[in-house]
Amino acid sequence: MPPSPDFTEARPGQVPLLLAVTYRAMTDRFHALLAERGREPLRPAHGYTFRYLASHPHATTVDLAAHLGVTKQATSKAVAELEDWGYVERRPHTTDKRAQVLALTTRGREYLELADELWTTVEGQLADVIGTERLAALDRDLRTYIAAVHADQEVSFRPVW
Amino acid sequence: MPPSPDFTEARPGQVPLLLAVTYRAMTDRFHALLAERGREPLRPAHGYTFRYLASHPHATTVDLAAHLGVTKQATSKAVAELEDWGYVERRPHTTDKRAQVLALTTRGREYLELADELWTTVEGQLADVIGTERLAALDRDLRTYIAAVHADQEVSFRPVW
DNA sequence: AGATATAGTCAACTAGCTTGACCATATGAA
DNA sequence: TTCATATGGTCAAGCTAGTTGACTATATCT
Repeated sequence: MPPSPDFTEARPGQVPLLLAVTYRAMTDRFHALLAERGREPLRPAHGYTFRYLASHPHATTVDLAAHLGVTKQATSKAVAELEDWGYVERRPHTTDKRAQVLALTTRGREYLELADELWTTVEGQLADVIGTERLAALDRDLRTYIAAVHADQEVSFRPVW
Repeated sequence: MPPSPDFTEARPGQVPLLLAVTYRAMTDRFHALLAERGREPLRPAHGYTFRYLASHPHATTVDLAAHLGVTKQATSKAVAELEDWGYVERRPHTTDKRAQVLALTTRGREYLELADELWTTVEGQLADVIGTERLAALDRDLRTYIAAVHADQEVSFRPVW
């Protein structure tokens, strides 16, 4: 009795499940690498937060919430935690006295570099199995699909379980 | 300022995120189709439960828990709910007086058929964009990776966010 | 027979969200 | 300029889906 689904042969409609399993397998490997470096148990959402802040230097909590697809209250809590851990800073907005500007600290930027390195390693393990050409095709195909879906509806990246 | 990550060009280490986004987009489409049919808001985990029970006719709660990768207590609660909704039955085990055998009801089997149909539709929308050959290659590549990872560690299909 | 393992339940707790109410500040229209 | 409305952020309460721990009844092993 196999403790996991049987993936030895193709079945119509199975691709979504395969995507979920693959994503989970890769995050497991990512976290294993992270643990080897003795880092705190940061989740993918934290990394995605850092990446957003790195590319949007004047982002507020509300901006980030919209990006993550959760409420501003949930985002506010998460940001407070990341601030406690020294990854993120909150600074007063220059013109809007209600708002705060979120910014990565040096530590936050360092984490982002490390995460990029580790995700690339994990991605490389996929390339080891299927080959670099297949990996490139996979990357392209997924981005094509996302672009097509994105055309008529907003797409989140928070998986539903 | 784009409200979602920018996927217009490739970046090393981005594939895991692409997998997550694609999975989420497909589950969104699945749920939209489900809503059109006026079904209850069943989540992927419920469908995976049904599929497991369909292929493991003598499964117990503990078996199911191992399959889903959560505790038996959490599984027990979910099964009770699915029983209330009429998808699953609990019957006494024939030889083990401690155990209960889980079984799909007719309604449960019907849902599974519908889900297969809808997931296949969603998968077909991916095929529409990337082509059937690329879809087949994607399917094969993902199963290859899962088999490789599966060799040395157990793989779950519950995404980490 | 007795020690140990296992199926399932109950209860208390937690993480990570949600909704709703609220304050302070911005913005737009009269 | 003033006032109505919109917006950024916080606080508090509640929900969902999970967790750990303790326990009972039954199985299994020695």
